[in-house]
Amino acid sequence: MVRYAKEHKQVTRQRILEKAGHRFKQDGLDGSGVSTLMSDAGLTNGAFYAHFASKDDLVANVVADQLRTQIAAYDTLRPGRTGLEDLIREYLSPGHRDNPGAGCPSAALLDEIGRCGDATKQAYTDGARRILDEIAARLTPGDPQSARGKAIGLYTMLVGTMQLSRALSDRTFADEVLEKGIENALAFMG
Amino acid sequence: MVRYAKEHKQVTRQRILEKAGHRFKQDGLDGSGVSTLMSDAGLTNGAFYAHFASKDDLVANVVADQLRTQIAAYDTLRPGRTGLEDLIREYLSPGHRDNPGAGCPSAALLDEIGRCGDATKQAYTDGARRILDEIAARLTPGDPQSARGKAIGLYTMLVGTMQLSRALSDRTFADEVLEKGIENALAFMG
DNA sequence: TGTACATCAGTGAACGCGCGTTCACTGATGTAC
DNA sequence: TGTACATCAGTGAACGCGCGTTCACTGATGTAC
Repeated sequence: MVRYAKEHKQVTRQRILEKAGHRFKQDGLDGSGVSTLMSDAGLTNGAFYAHFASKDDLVANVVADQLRTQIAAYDTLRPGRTGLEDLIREYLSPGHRDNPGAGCPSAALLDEIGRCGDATKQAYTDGARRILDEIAARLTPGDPQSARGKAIGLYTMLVGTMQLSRALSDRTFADEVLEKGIENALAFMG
Repeated sequence: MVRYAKEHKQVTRQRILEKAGHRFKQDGLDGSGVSTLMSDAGLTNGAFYAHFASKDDLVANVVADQLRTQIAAYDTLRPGRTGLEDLIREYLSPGHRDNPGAGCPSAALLDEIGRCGDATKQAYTDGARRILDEIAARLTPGDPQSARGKAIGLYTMLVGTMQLSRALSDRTFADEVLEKGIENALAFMG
């Protein structure tokens, strides 16, 4: 009845999603072609449409997958504010800046996502809600709802700081932005 | 000796830069083709290379021009912190969010600029320095250097907040991000 | 003042190329008997 | 156990299209006399 292990196609699909996530974050959504993406996954271009309806469909699914991964990472942090402080320092590190492919999808792609169709923005919206909830819960464990605004401020500051640091050609200046960004984020979370 | 008014070509070049700025901010750097850009300026594709060496060269010049415009806008603000508060409210308005073509180049393009070549990043770096100086000078007129870090925090928060609001498909959520963003920015500048 | 000429910003067709997408096919696998 | 068949993930060539770029040309202008 089943010619391949029944998870085979799902496994391949997941591999495409993950490799595409890396490539998109490195070269941009418009900057990554379907043939390159498939070759990253060890396949040829033709197989693409057995997994996704279109490139737009892939983008929406990659965005959902990327944010899912981000959210899962919050579980590995130390609990409460301490974990958030660790996160800030790791997020605003030169290592993260210099390896966007392995990093935060918002830092790498947020302005491009703003120009995407509704499916992609929907996927991003769902993920963003959960990330902000996660941050808020750590800011004020007793009453997460009250920290919603602060969570938005902290997240946007992290994303904006990383993007700014990446856009600077002057290394010293770019490093300064990260360092001041850590001070700013820690001060803002209070 | 001079067949056209001697500023004629410069005027045309400036028109290309401004129209391209609008288009780039609306559709992205990769999403805007040379033919479209020239047609926006009321010209045909062939004339492009009489003004710029390549599309990359145009991008670098547009980025420089856009940041020049942003910096000039600081002169029209009320002096000191009051002007900064006005700026925050205007920046984080639904009007700005819904018309990226006329808005802030960082909010529209910052992650794409991070993937550009050195000429573009250089142009961005020069402009960013001057914008941060402008903000710092308004935060603490007595000692701008001490407010450098805070200027970075304020600017990255504004940029990140606008990008986030634009990426959300849920209007209510997107509006909430802007409103909380204003509170956050005002609280952060102290 | 009128005509021939030089200048040069801008035209528009054409270039090769890589894009997203389609499709007839392959070949490894499990099933049937 | 061995052979014929059905399945289907993946192949790779081909599609039309728009990209960035080139180039021979146009035509409006100011100059020369």
